[in-house]
Amino acid sequence: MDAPLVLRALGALAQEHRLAAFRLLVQAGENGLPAGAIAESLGVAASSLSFHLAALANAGLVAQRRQSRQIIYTANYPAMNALMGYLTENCCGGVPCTEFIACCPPANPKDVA
Amino acid sequence: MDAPLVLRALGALAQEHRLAAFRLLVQAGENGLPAGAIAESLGVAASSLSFHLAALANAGLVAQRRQSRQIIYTANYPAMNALMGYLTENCCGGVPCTEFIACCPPANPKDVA
DNA sequence: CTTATACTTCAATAATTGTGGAAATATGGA
DNA sequence: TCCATATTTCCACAATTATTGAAGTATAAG
Repeated sequence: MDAPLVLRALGALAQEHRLAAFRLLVQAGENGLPAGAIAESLGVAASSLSFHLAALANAGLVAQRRQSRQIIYTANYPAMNALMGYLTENCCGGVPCTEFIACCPPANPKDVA
Repeated sequence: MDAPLVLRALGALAQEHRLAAFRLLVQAGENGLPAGAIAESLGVAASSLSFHLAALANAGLVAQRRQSRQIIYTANYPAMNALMGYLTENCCGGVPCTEFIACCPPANPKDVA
């Protein structure tokens, strides 16, 4: 995952409604959710939600497929993993952290010794 | 880490110069870097950088301390860990992932076997 | 072929964010 | 005290982002 895409992904998640929508989609799993259900759940206008879903899709974080009249959105787990991977690598650059989950260490090298 | 703070943290990282600055600070480790060095490294005006560092500080991602005339910024690893933790929990909600590090698997299951 | 539903795109506007010069603040040294 | 350095705050302005109603597109059904 290159920096520009990382920026788009972070930007996509850095907004109340988009983060909420993405979380809904993650919970929804493989089946995903139709745009209308997300809009209703979040309480935003359909056109607003469409704008936000486009941002998530543009960042590669969600996929869409048409099912009859509805458009079903699903979370793109590999893309989210790639983002996590980038952050894990780049937020922990100089610090050894092999034995902790996630990689990011608890700040203090002496805790590792 | 609650949702509003997560949004601030994501928003803080979702900008070219701020992501770059944060990466520099992560690499710099405990010693951190003075604001001026970061500004020069990124090629932005001091006042612009100050604005960006304030955003990172506001999100709790960096700390600052004065050292003589300079103000030294350092990455706040625990805060970054907390962000990673939130994303890990909330980006993987419906998906079984117990056997992978971080929860989000490293894209490639064979690496784990 | 008309009508209804589910969404998206467009357009206008409001709100937020990013930018750098100039002025202000804090520290250190002559 | 006076001057230089390091950085922030203030200000005006540019650029981007968010919001919603209205119009457009695609699908389905009578």
